[in-house]
Amino acid sequence: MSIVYKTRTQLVVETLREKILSGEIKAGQPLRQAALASELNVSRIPVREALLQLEGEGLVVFEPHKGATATELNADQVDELFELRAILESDLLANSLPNISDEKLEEATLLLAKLDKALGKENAANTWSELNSSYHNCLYSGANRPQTLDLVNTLNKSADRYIRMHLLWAGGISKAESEHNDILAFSKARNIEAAVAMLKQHILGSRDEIKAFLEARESKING
Amino acid sequence: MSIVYKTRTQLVVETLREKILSGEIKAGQPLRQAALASELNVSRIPVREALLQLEGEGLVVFEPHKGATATELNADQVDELFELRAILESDLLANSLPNISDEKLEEATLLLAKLDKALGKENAANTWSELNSSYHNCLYSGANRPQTLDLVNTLNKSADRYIRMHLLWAGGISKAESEHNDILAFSKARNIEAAVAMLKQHILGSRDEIKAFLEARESKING
DNA sequence: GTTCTTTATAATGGCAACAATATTTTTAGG
DNA sequence: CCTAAAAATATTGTTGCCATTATAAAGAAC
Repeated sequence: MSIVYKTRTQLVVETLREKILSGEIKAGQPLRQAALASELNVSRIPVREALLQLEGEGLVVFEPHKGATATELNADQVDELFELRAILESDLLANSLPNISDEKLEEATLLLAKLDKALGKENAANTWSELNSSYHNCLYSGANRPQTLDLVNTLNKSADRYIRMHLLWAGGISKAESEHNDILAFSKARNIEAAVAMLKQHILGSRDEIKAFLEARESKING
Repeated sequence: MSIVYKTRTQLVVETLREKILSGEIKAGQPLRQAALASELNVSRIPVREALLQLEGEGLVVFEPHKGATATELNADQVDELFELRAILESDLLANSLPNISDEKLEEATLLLAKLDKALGKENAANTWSELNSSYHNCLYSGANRPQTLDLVNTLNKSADRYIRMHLLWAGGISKAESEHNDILAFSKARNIEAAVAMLKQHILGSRDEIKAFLEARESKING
């Protein structure tokens, strides 16, 4: 990776985000500033600032004088999150396709190939997140809507854990690969309606499966 | 107002946000941490943390080792911001109206009356922002989508300056009042399609007028 | 035994002084 | 006039300390 982290705060952000997304830091678990500071060999200030940034991403919640805890979304919240993604990403794709260049579509094809390749591997989860983000940025680049793109990237960071979960179930991977390819194929054919419909189906379909899983787990926990 | 600020960080956030929205802190102006700290009689830590939170809201940008500056949106960015609002708020309203109670609609009516009353006064800009936020939260409460509501509130904080600007022009106020009333009337009649269409027209209409103003100003500045 | 109050403890919130790092400006040299 | 070194400036980060707040434990009253 060519990224050189400039400030310690950014380094802590990256570290904690990956720990939360990978499940190493469990949901609901209190994030003690002093403990994290000594663990990461920094002082408390970068830790505090990192936690604040992660709060902005929705990965932790901050309660005054109580501290930060890693968030976990329940079935309803996942539902809403994916609904948001469906609305915003559909809009982005619909606005991108009329303007996107063939080169960008080719770039997206390459990224998708890498993405599918990374799906098989076990420990490639974090590289997958980056590839997924790059793929989105590429496919939606024609829309020329940087703020919306930022927003979608943030939402995807929250959704990341659940998408990873989904991909690990039987069938999740092959289905995703097939749908991804369909979206790209329709995009290359400049069939906007079909591409958008496929994208929406892809997002809402995974939403349904993830939600069903979460609801089953919740009912098991609650009785 | 019954809000009691618990931490200094939150106090600084509120103070700086209002200064940016009101124009007291001009766009592009660097926000010196030490200066703000001594001005607000706090140390640098709450200032830094406040700036980070405001960055999450899109009101300032942070550049490592360069510092924070207040953001200003150009015509294109305002365009995108209002487009986002139109999409998300339309969705919220469409999902809220089938479920919202008559009591909430009455509450919205009262808030709208207060809002219109506040529009006339000069220095009532900050109370207007709060009322506007409450009004949104009320009208969209039936949708039961807390995350989307949070997002819309954040977007509205960015749009706030420009809405205030718009309202101060000739015609802006009376037009807004009339459209607000129409939206609420259609909502009470449970005419979802008409209410949503009116809302969209309201948002995109103000977008067009604000954008035209900003473009005129930009071309004047650039020659 | 239960409930309320009090106390103790642990964590966060906040401050101040100093060191480190990066950027910008000034200055000197060609 | 242009370029490179040096100084000045601002942010970033550390350490130590104290204040504030929330939670839990201990004790008193009923």
